[in-house]
Amino acid sequence: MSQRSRRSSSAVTINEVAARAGVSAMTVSNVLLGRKKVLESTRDAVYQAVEELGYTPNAAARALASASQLRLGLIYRNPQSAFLSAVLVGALIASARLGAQLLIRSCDAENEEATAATLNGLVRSGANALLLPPPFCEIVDRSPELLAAGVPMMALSSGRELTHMPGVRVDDYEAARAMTLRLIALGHRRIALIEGPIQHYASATRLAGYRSALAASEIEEDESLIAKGDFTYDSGLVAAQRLLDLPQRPTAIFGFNDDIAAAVVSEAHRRGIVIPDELSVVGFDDTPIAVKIWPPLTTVRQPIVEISDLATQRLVEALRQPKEGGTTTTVHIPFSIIERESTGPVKP
Amino acid sequence: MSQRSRRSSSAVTINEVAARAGVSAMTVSNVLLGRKKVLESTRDAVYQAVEELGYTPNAAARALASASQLRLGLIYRNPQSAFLSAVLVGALIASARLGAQLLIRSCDAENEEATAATLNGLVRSGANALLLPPPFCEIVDRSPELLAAGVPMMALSSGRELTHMPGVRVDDYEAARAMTLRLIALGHRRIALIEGPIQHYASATRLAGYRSALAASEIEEDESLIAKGDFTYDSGLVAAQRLLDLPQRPTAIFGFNDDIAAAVVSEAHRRGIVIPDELSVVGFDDTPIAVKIWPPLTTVRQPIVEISDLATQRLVEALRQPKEGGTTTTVHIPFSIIERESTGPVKP
DNA sequence: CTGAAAGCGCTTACAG
DNA sequence: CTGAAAGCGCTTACAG
Repeated sequence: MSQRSRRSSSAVTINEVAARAGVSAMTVSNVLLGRKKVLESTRDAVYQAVEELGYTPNAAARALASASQLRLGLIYRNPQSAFLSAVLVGALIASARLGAQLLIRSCDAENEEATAATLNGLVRSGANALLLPPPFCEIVDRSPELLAAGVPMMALSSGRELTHMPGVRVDDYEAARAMTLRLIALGHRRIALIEGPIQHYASATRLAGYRSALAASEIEEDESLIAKGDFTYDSGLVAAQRLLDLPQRPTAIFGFNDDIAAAVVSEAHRRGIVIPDELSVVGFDDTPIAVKIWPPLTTVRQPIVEISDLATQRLVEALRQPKEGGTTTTVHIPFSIIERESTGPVKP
Repeated sequence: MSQRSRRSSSAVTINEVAARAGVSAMTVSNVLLGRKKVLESTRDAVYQAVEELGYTPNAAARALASASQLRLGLIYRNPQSAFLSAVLVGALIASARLGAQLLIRSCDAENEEATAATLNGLVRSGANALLLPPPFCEIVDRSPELLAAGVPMMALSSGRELTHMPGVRVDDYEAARAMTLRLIALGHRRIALIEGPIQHYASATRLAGYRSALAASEIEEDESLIAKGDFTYDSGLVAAQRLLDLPQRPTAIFGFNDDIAAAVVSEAHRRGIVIPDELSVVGFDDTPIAVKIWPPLTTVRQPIVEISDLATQRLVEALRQPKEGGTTTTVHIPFSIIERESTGPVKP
């Protein structure tokens, strides 16, 4: 006892588990990581010891020992949004689990220069991989020369598959198509939509999905039913006013996010238009606001926390594996159509 | 080179900084942590080396070396809420910064048994300190015998100062009082309110703040203006209906959270009551919904991310310091009144 | 299939 | 005021 122990906590360590199971710490590690082939009897003994002792690996030790320095840079904007909260929660949970360090930095401007500056600052602070939510993944994808090469990147919920980096997303095309088809199934023919900003690829992709649904159902498109928006509540209000002023009013409006759909609901209320009897309204994302208005919104659920978590995990994997070109695959997480009370069949 | 280096990354380490500054790694550590007295010249040399090399400490190594196992247990419910997202973001950011491991577990029931079971499970998994958002901090405070002693706890945003544990919160009493006084200053005399559930101390505390403001302004209380709610949008709708049906309608309604206030706005719209000309509506929290309805809500801003971050930090400090009774202080973070367009002077 | 040894990058307790 | 040594709990590369 030449040195007093520095640990006050009596947390169970891998060595105690190993002793209990009658194997080496290495074997415990192998079993837990599932890395090597281990005899079934050995494996069972380890699991039993883990169970009996209530062992939970020390994340810090694991992070330190495994792989190289894992530092992920995350760039964001619009700190108020529910989207960002979800992105942060997913990335933070995955980072903690995988022993990565997350460097978070905001970038308010959406131009190339500001993006490049922020990203390079992140790299200078030690980030060796980058997590890019929109619009940043799309900005970088358009001008890949912005970045010093060699830094793995992962797109998060981009509006379409990108050419220069892998990503994790929902299939916006299929999601918009499915939602539109659902409205058509309810008897709607005049289905308006309110886009997001053109810089976000999601807008164009969802529009294509919408068009494909109309075409499949042999409904002729009406350009006057397509309104501009920028994903904000206010822009939704403006767009809703224009659409509801149309001589031949739409029977359904598809907002490209929930905020926009909420604005439509609000504008409809103001005009005394009854939802869903006279107008069906649907959104996209399934953010908390969807159930905080009346009637609650039918919407496309996009599991952002899960997407962000998986993107973070894939980035860590890319960093740990010897870079042999790296992944370029885009992984698709399933979306779902959540039906609530803002939609109904067309009334004659 | 008997062992090949396992690091591919060229991240700057404390030793490189030490070499550059011409000191030992220990001294670099001391400077960075500000733990011991260090000559100013030494300190400057260290800072310069840190700067030149772009050094960022490796959080995992720091966590492993410093103090004992830092494992914080966080119990939650209502995973959809904006409140929980903010709590998570604050706790996760602080944990990452401080090298603590966060164990997160949900508990849907609000009774003592379920709470105790979940908390004890967390401790069995290695949590050596507990972070308790409402209603859990309040449940435990009422029955402190629920928990095996010796586990430091920290209340997060509790509705009042607790007797058995320290915490970080906003002063709900002063906040509700300030908001009510603001309405009074606008000329309102019939100010209704919609409470939260009684299990949440915040309800009673805010009610007391409201009463104190009325008393200070010599306005007589009217019990019919106090409506029950449970912090959900739906309960707000029901309460708003009752209040707006009153023979002598209130000129202002104070919802004890933003969801409730949003419901009031919605119900007012439905009845064609113009906000703020005929009715002022205010909320509490400043969650994203406050600016996603029309008109946007005047509300009390409660910085949840900051509260959660500080609570996590205090808990880690309590764990690191030799427990000499431990803190029992409740720290108050400032709130602010955010004025938006849902309030206005009383029109005759 | 299994293990002894080295090492990750930092901080602690101690000695000077 | 400063540093040499030990150690945190885990995984890696290697040998058997």
